[in-house]
Amino acid sequence: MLTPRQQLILSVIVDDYVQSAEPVGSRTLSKHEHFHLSAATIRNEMADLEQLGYLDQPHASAGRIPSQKGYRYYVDHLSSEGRLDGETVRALQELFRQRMDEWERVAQQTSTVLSQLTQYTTIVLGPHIHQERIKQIQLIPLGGAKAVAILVTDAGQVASRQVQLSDDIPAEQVAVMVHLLNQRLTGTPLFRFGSLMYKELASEIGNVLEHYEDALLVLDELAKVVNENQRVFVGGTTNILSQPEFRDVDKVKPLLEMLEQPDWVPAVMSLQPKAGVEVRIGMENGLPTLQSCTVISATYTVAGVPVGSVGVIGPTRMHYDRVIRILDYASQVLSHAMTARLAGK
Amino acid sequence: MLTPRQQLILSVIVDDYVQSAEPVGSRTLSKHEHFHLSAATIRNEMADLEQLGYLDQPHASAGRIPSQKGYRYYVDHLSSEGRLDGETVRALQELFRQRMDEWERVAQQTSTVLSQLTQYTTIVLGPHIHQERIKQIQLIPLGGAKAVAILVTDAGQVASRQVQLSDDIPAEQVAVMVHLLNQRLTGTPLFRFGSLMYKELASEIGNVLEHYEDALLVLDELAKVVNENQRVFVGGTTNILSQPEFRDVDKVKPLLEMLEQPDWVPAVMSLQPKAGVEVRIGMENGLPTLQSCTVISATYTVAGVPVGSVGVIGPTRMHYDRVIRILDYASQVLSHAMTARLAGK
DNA sequence: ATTAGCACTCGTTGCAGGAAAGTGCTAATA
DNA sequence: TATTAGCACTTTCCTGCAACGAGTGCTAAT
Repeated sequence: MLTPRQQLILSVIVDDYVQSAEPVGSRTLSKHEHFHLSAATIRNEMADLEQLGYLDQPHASAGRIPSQKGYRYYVDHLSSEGRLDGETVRALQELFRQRMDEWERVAQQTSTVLSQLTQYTTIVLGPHIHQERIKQIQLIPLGGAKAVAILVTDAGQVASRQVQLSDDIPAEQVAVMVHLLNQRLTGTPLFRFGSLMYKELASEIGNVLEHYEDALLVLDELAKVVNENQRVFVGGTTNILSQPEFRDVDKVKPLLEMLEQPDWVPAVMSLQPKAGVEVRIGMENGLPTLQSCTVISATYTVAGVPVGSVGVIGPTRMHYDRVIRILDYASQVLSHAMTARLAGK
Repeated sequence: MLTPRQQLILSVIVDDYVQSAEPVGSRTLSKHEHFHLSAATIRNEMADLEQLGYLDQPHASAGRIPSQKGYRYYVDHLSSEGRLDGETVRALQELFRQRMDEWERVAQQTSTVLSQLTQYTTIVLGPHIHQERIKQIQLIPLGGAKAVAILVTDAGQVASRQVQLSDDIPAEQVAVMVHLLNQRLTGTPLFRFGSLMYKELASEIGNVLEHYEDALLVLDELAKVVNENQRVFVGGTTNILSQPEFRDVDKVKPLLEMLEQPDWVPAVMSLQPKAGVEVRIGMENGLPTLQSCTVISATYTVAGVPVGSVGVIGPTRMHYDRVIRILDYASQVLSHAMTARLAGK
């Protein structure tokens, strides 16, 4: 357990280092604010904190910088409960006041605004449309045996995919099939629209329909699109380049390569069952490329169910409290907006 | 006019410099291939070429590098007519053998493959679906006065957008409206689906339909989506970081920022009325950020009409002939594939 | 428990000197 | 007349070295 004075010192070191990116020396600290301590005393405390693993020393005659453990302690115990400034709040409220129809645009915008506010790289994930319900399924023949299957949700999202039907299926059979599917599926929430319901449906449809394999194919393709449609938006990538720890091209390159190819996202920002802000410092991310980065993410919900998340990625030397507050607030506002969109007319 | 020997020297300098990124000296050249010339002779020729503006000298005691004018001359007069190697050809053919249904995926893939092949950053633009024809228009009510307007083309592309209808419009009126629109518009190529046809339609529909403003609104929104749908795909961004001229973060940053926000693309890669490869070296790009970059782009066509382009962006020190050949070939194969997709069943 | 003082360590900066690469010019050569 | 060999000159790059500054750890004094 750290003494209050140790906590204070750690806290000031983190704040100072986050700001300046320079190792913090004892003299700097002794002059800080209302410390009535001399540099020597602080040196002793810092030596202790280093021994305990909360501080690192880049080399013998440099100041101290927080270790990963130090950041972790800071986030868990020392982070202040302050408020967001009015300007930031206003920017976020403004952002989510816009129409929620076109998710693509909202996600893009969110990502842009968050990177502007935080000056880090932003990731916007989702939303899974699993909370929405099937409004209508359409099958539009294109000639040959090709057709486009279209699924519309009650919130107005549209998913579509080309499918190849059996060659010999007559047009009226297709009509019957679509009618049947709509009858059976309209109103079904998409989270039930998975492999589970196929067996149910297969027997049910099999009795009535001749070409029920085609019907299943259509559903299968649509299910694929639905599952793929949790897209990832990455914004403010170049903010990384402003961070002094990434002034070296060889250091940024692996990181940018990772950001360009976003399959890693689920590993780092998996949908948490609970809403709330999560902080992963350095190694805690699991990925070697991110060992000197921190990822902070927040899950947002629709009607209480987590459907997506927003996150920020930057160096471990990060403005923890500010980013945490921003993401906390943003995810709340986003949850409200998305819920309203689904429920409201 | 350059003498044959000057041409040869310029050509070798470009080839060598493109490869090594180091200024080329007279001694290096004199040892090159079947030159029977001494370094001194070459020095004289190089001095002439510099005077003529085809070469630059970074500083007094360094070798020479090609100037923009030098590259331009190389591209226009010295570029060899060689063939692509089999491996590259195979990769491209493989790429376009896949299904052309989901344009998004094809574009993404094209961009990835081209950046792998060229080791530069790739831009894939389009295609404008203007060549495709309207297959069907749908309007699916969502409750309230909201609805989703959906447009399907004969090639199976789907465009959709939410619209807000008048509050008092009855369901059967909507059905009549959609029926009418389909009757009138099915088969219309999308390039005619612009503001031009509204006036025509307005009078025509106005006679039959009570709520014809709604019909026009729907068309208007769909037209917007159709026009927006020429998306830009950028791939291989991080390849830039491997180029020695961009080892400095301050040099890459503006470039990456530009690539992150691709509104500049139309300025640099506007759709050319003619098919073919276009090379823009340095200043020729117009944009100050690109003054030390070359953009090479090729337009691809559907049934002879230019609909989109693929391009590569890298330092002026670029493998001109290889990239030109790759883009030339890629755009041809892409044209064939897209045309086949539209025509074929 | 705190502080002042001091020797020590390590990174940074500036500078001199020499090697390497390349040029321009002049004089010799075919 | 075109080409070449030779040489002095320029500029960059590297290396070693000394001076400096920031910061520490330790000891002794308060």
